[in-house]
Amino acid sequence: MTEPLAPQYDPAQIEAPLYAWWQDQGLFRPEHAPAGLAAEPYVIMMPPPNVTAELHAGHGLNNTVQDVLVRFERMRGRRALWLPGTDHAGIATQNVVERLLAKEGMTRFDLGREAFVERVWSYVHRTGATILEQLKAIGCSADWSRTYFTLDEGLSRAVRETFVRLYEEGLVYRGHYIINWCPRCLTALSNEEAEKEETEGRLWHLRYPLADGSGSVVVATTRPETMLGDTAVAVHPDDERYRDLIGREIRLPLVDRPIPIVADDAVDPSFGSGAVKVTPAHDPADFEIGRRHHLPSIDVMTPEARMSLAAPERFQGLDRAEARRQVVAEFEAAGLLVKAEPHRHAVGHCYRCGTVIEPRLSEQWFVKMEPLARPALARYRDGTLQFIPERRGEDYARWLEGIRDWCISRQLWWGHRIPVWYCEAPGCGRTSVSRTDLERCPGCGGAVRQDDDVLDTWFSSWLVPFSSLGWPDRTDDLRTYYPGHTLVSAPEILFFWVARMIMSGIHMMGEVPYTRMYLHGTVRDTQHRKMSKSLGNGIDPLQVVERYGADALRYSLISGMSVGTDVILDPNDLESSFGPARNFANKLWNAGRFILSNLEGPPRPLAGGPAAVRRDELTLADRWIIARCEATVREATEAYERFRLNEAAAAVYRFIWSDLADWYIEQIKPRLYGDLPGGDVARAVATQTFDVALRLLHPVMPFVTEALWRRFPARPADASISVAPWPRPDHRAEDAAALREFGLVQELVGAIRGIRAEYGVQPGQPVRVVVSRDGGAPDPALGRERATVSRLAKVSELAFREPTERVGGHAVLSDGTSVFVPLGDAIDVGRECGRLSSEVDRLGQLVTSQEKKLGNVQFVSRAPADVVDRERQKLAGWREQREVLVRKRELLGCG
RNA sequence: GGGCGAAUAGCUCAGCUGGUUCAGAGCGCCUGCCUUACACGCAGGAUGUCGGGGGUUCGAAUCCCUCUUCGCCCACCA
Repeated sequence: MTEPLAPQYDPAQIEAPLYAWWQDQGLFRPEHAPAGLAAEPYVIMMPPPNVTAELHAGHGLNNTVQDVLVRFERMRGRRALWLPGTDHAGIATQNVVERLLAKEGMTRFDLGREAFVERVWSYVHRTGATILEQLKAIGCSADWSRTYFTLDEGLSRAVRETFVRLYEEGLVYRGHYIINWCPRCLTALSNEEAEKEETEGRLWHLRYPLADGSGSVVVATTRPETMLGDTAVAVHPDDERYRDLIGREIRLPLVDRPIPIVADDAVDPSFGSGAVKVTPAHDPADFEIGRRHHLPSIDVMTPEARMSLAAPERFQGLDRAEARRQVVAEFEAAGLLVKAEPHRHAVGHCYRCGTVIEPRLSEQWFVKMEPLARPALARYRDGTLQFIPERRGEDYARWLEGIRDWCISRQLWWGHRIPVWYCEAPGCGRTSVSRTDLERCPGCGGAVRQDDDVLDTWFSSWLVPFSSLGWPDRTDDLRTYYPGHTLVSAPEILFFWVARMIMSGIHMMGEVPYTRMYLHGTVRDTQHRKMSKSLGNGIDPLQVVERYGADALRYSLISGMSVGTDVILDPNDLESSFGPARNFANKLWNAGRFILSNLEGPPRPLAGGPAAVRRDELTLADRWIIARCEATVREATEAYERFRLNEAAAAVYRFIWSDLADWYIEQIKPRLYGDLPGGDVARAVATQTFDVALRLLHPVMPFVTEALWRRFPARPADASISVAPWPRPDHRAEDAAALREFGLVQELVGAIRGIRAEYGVQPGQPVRVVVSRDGGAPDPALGRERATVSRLAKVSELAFREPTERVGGHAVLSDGTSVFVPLGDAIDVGRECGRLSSEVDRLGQLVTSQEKKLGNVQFVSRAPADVVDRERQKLAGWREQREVLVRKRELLGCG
């Protein structure tokens, strides 16, 4: 049907063409589901990568997990939609372009707002969404026809609709508060964007003299430079030490300004000196104290965090760090520095550039979060929202419980402009919030000026579960694909994105956007450090694809990850990280090549396919591999359902490599070659079980499985494994007897191989084997599988009788069957005695401890009957094995 | 300061509801094989006080407590 498989597995040859073919066929569109529109939808929203992003290992993991889930559900017949998009990423993208400008010696201010935004657009258009192309290289089956960008017209409308609606509901407001300010990006940030980091700092104790010269108060601070903006000193109202000072005045050193001493409950008398300097313009807690006591706020810093005109002249223009040094120096010179002790505390850093955050008083827009958080918390408490792993749910709940209002305005140029217009007409000054652009003031008809700020990037991404489907229009897509089902995310963006999507979903759409939140781990290096560009410890997924194939990349990521734990990879040793998965793909390739090559030739009577095989035509090995296949279907399916993707992958790996390749294929060779009858049955069974295995593995290794699957006979030209039906469990395939009997055959083969290796029998040299069993005949299965044993263990004669010779290798199977390989002079009797003795000892120990266990009245009476029964059988088995070996030892004449 | 996770072979990790996967896998290591699907392979082998200590139980890698080490998240004690 198609060209024969290349003799060598080469992912570079197969992957790109297959991906192109999938796309041509439209297989990733939900409309293509085999059951069509009747099928129940299954929706995953891709966390939109930043437009400027390059694929890194974290994207690789996150998107591989999503692809596995989506492919799994697609094969199960769901109308699967994996919706991709990119995020305009306000600060991040603006920073990138600003850095480019800097190389030309320019700043954005040189260009001006409009030209700068044009510049960013052209950059975004030029680089395109590179990352989406990169996701294709790793096999992601997203519906690219629905790809969105958060600055698209549609999504921008959604942003505006949301802003206006929340404003109308009183949930969006403008206010003058302390916010987190990045002096390098020159913008406000949300609390989540200010990353707290434990820092080794200092606690300076500064002496503030009383205005009347009658004494002084010592205050403790970690940021002495802010004292230039102090407008009070606060103490606890019940603090005996300072009671008399309340209401009196301080003469603020360096500034020489009188400030009051106030009493406030927020002061902790046990910390530092128990007295606090109050700087309402530079500290959120001080801001609150300032409000309560009607203190003025003096902002002593510029947006760039240099000392402003509000500071004494000699400090003006100094950077905050220089200002700190100078303030401390002046206190010291004046004899007012009491002490400076080491002090660990958390300092906020800008999540985009790492600059130390400056708490800054300014006018910003906020979203009132409590009313949104309450129902989002309720949906978790009532079990609607399910987190995997469960403990992540508690992180979510804790965050919602302590939620603070969300600062959404950014002093940037790249993003959604805030839809607010201010009337410039004197005497009007009306503020208008509007869904459409305004030219004139709706009140007085005067000229209006739009708010300069843009919205937080996350203000658009928190809407994607519905904005990407056409909302606020009532589109078919919205009706069909909202709400979605599973969200796959890194825990890092649980608060930024996941929790906020849940809130917006409930508020704007009336329903949570997803019910299952799967939060996977982080990709780290062997020192458990997060992979990052700056550390240079990253792994480039595309390089891995090039060298090992996308399938190997995916398999490695999936198998290295159990629920919620990190994936550790060694950037310095790609071979040990990705080699094994590549080897597995190669194994698959060769097994497929072998099976397929044996299907060629003249027409077979088995044209009806595997279904035509009659039960009574099956050999033990056939029944065994079918039963193992059945067990694997159950195991893998359940594992996928429970998000235990690594276990699903491992189950299929074991089946393919350990069962199918190592045993079944080896076992059926004589039949395939015509040396034994039953070739057609073997072909049918091999084909059927391999087909099932390919389908079970397809979500993890889509390329190699497709390449092989399509080549099986009787496949229509347009058939794709990606929409092939998921294997169904079938009770009729269960076969405990076959599992037990073939297990015994495997044991026998293993025993003989072990003896051969022990005594260095040449690989080509056949041996004779004598098998017997006390008080009866060996299991009939061993007799029936004589050919299997002979082939797999290189046995020339397999006799079932009592051994007549004395010298050789001995072994015993778990059912007490005695195995003897006569080797004559080839073996050293002493050595064999040693082998037997250590085995006898081992079994003896098992027997002893088992006897003790069963001799324990408590155990026998309290453990469940079936457990006791099993333990009895174990004991009997070990006893029998031991007796057999003891007898063998005597026979050999061991000392 | 609060919350959470991890510790099992030299390395990276499985081991779920205590007892049939109970001490495992892959890599690495040792021995022997280019056996006509695969040397990216085949066969065989060695290696563990399941982090320490205590407890619950007839029975603990598994449940509880505690200690140690590492990591993560949250936090306006200046």
